[in-house]
Amino acid sequence: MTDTPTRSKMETPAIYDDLHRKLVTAQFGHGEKLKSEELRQTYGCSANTIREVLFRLSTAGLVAFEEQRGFRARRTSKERQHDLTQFRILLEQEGASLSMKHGDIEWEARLSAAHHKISHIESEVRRAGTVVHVLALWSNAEWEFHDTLISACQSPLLRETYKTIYDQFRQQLVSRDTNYGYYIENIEEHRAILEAALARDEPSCRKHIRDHLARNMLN
Amino acid sequence: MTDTPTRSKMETPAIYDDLHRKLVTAQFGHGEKLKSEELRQTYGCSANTIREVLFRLSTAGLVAFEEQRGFRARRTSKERQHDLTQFRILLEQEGASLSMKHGDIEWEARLSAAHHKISHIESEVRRAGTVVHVLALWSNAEWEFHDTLISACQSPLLRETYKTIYDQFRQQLVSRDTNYGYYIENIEEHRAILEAALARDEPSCRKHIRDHLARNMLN
DNA sequence: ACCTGATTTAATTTTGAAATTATAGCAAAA
DNA sequence: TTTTGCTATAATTTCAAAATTAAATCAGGT
Repeated sequence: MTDTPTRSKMETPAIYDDLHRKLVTAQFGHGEKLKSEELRQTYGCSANTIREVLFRLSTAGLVAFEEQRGFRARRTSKERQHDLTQFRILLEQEGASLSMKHGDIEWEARLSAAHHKISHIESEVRRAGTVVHVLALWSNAEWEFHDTLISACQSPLLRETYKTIYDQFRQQLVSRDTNYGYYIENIEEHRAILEAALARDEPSCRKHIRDHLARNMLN
Repeated sequence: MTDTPTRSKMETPAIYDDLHRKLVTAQFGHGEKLKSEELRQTYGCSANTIREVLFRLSTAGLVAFEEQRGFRARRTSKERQHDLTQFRILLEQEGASLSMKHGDIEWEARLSAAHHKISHIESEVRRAGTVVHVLALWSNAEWEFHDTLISACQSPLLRETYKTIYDQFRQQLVSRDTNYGYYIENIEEHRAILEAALARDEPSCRKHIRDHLARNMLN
């Protein structure tokens, strides 16, 4: 763990959100032990509250739980990265296809807006040559774009599942934070997805989604 | 809740399994309140242990949780049934396709065996004109068949997600228990899926999976 | 030196009760 | 009769400590 936050008392949902944020931004090392006692002191609550939060995070796939042996930040592996990528491709392709089928002009507008934002941030990254100073902004905007893409699919299950996969995916990608070349390539890919989606060109959209997501496994 | 089980003390995993079983076999009514106090007495443990188990079941999608308002057996609805069905079709089609791609002779053998079992039980149902006396057997065999079908997909994520969806799907299907016509139609459909899978005929397998699962929404 | 087993230490898990919050019942006013 | 507010009841949620279990330390033997 990197920084110790406020020592003030927090409600259970706030603790969940804070730990969730720390996990997907990899402020815990892969496989790092998450001790009840430490977290209890950090958040100023009882061990039981921490336990409950960690349980929820474990079913969200960000934390590994072993009986009588506590909680750890989820470990990464080549196999798991591959699995997450392939599954994310499946869900995003299906979600985008359904959105293209059901989405109205409102959906198109929201998608354009989301693309405008992420595109603007990525242009800044290209100019600055680094992403660190806008990483949190970029991270939110990237999520917004992909979530908006599938937001008209009319399947709550698909959308919820996609979010859990997306979060686990993010958790693996920390080492990429300073490699701004990664973000630069996103600019073209996001535009390709946007244009295919607006044109309701399903095969093209599927292809660009696959290309965009699969590139994450190349190193 | 229908029957009160043993009053003896149970370990947390045993409580989870028992409640899971009761939920997917709909021994709780849809939307029925799950009171900590009652369950605590039933299983001879503290309210906190019950809380922990219900939390796990809520992230498995079988129980609905509302802050400050406790737990309920998940409600059903036409929309949710449709969503579950469509999502299950997506996952099972993808899982079967991948299994056909990666599966070896061992997978074929396991699939044949699983089909033999479910087929045998469904023949019995046809002869007897009712399913109630073998419902538990049938339920396990049906799961075995579908799980084996996707078992060679080489994606733990896909397989785990499929299980959670399958369980939620089961939870909705209780009223069907005495309608044995439903089970009779399964015989042909399971065979069609088996044969397409063994022939590695992906389009045909996808079609039969869709037909088999979609039929559940017709009433 | 290395393995084995007992003891100490540190962690997780369960408990029972206190604190908090929602729900139901009831009375008074519109 | 309906609504509003208060009270009593019942439920959920949090807590601190006890009980349980795993991990680490150390001593004795091979």
